[in-house]
Amino acid sequence: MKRITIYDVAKEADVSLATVSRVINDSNVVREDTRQRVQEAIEKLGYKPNAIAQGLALSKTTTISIVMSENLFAYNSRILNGLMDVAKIYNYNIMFHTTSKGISRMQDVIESIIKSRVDGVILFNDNFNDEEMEVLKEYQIPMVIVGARLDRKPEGKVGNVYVNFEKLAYDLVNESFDRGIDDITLVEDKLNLSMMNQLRRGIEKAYEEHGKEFKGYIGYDDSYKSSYNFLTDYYKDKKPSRLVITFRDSQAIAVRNAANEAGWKSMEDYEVISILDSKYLAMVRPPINSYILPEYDMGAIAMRLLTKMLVNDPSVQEDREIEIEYSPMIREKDKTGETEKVTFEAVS
Amino acid sequence: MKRITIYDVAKEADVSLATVSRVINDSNVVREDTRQRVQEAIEKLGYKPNAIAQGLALSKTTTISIVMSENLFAYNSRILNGLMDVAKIYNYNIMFHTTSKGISRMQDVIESIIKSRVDGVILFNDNFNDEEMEVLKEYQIPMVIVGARLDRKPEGKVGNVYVNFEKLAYDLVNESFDRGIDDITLVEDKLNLSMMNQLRRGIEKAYEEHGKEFKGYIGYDDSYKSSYNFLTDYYKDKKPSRLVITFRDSQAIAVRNAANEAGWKSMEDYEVISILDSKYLAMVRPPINSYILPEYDMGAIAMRLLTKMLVNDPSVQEDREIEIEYSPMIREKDKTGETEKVTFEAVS
DNA sequence: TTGTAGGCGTTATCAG
DNA sequence: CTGATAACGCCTACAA
Repeated sequence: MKRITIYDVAKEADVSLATVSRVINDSNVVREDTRQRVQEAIEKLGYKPNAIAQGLALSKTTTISIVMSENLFAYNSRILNGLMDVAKIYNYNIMFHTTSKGISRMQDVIESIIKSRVDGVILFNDNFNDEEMEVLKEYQIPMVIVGARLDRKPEGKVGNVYVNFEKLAYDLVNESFDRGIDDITLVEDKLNLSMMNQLRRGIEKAYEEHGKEFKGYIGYDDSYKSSYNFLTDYYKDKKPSRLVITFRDSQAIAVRNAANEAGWKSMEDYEVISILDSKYLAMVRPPINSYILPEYDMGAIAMRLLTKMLVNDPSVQEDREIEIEYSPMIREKDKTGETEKVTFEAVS
Repeated sequence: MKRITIYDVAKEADVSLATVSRVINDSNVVREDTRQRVQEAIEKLGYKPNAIAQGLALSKTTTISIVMSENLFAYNSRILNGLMDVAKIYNYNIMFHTTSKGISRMQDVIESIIKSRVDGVILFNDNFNDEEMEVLKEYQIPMVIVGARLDRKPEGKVGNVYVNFEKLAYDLVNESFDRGIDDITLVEDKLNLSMMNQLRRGIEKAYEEHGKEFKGYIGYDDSYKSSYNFLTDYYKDKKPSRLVITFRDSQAIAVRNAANEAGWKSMEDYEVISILDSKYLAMVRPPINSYILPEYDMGAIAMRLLTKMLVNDPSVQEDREIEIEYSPMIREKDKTGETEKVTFEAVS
């Protein structure tokens, strides 16, 4: 079956291809009756414009690349939803790239992004190094980094939509100090190194300002199982820190379960908080506190920013760095051990 | 900055563009020294072939569309990983589409798929109706449906990689009957209707064969919170079914928590099983049984099948329907109430 | 082994 | 308002 082209439509409607092109693109210089005729021909033949050819003619693909780490997939679904919805609104197609250690190095991803001639790029977190970003910048391709804050102020066609993890951690530690807690542990997360670093900086800063040194950075293997096993052993004869901070839900749950089963009492002996929220934190007993990040909005805002950059919206000259607000999600309040049932309504 | 083209390279290397094209495409009819020269020119200029132009010239985009429901995003991450990895191996780009009730109707997605002239499509589950599939088939675009089994045998350029949920449910119920259990509830999952239907068919078939009628299909709102609230109330003065089957982890956990807190004893009073596995099932107390579906493999197999279809591999003439094996994940074995710590190693 | 020229399907510029 | 025609960047017979 031969793919039907603009020529076929032109012949069918007895006009030139230029006219067909005009009605496709809503050019308003077409007389109403000929537009009708063309429309009918289009319907009749089932013609769909070839986006590839359009892309070539316009040097514009109306496609945006999203690149994220394969591991973080499940965790970023809400951000992705925000990105996709806004992309849809502005009629952009999405090219999806994942990076992982073995099979798809960042290098290859960049290569294919450039070849694809996408109009813009959304880069997740910053699981990439500066050089890689440079390559993209060389090719003048607008991009926005979403997740963590860039260390350096973005220049050129680069935007940044982020959560200020450093401030978050800094505030959290200060509040803890106010409550008389200074025995704090931060659990390493190898999947989110740059966010980790920012948390750490915030914590260390707070400690320093109190004339203390932070030494509670611990790491172990990254799966729930090994974390849990490690901690189960560890808590057997060692009390947990008064406050344990983790990045992801499963890490927090590992702490909760291990400490619980070793006989330590939540709130009384220790507290655990996960930076990222998830519905599962409400399902453990006792439930676990966290921060609510408006992830969907983050995605939506990031994509919106990119679309603005793509049309050279003047307003983005100044606002290429957007900080996203967060709020604490308290599920367990005091030492009574009483648990709220569930307070966070998540898309299930 | 002018994008550099094949012409620029040709001039730089002092050959014709045809020759450049040949070295790009590894045509082996190029003399070694000229190939060298061309390569150097390419490096020097930082030339990257324009995939759009290639696509136009070849009527082939080396791009595959993946379409899935926005809601199912977080649940399908492992399948997606399998899809992505294999796509990468065969050098296909991925166009990503999500469907949701409001913003992106299936209709629009199909439209953009056709316009994009992708080489093939991966369709998740079957949250789409037959008509929609017909449209895609009309345009002769090869596709494979992954997730549930198609009701009708695929014809034309359609493949199907699936888990036989009907059989799974049928077997599960029969085993339960063998163990003397016939009071079974299946919890509705609105996000996975077709899988639900298949589970239901399997259960009903088993009941029928035992001369009984299955009446345990219950549904309530879809979030964890509302499920939990509903069940908490429900179990206050009503015993859970002897066996409660849910599709997703959060539904199972809602049952577990609500029943637990209402004082019902796991294994002794009731059992709950989630069809889909997730690491979170190991984190609840007592942990929850499930089935392990090799999700990554499912994705990988599906993508591999599609790539074969795209090159008209003769072997796919027969094997366009691939059934994926599953295996039970037992985390709680008997009535002692003792829980295995964790038995499933998930990517954390 | 290399170069020439036509074609892939659209858009945009200029005449008419 | 409509119709030629030259791009857009690359591939591939066909010639040389």
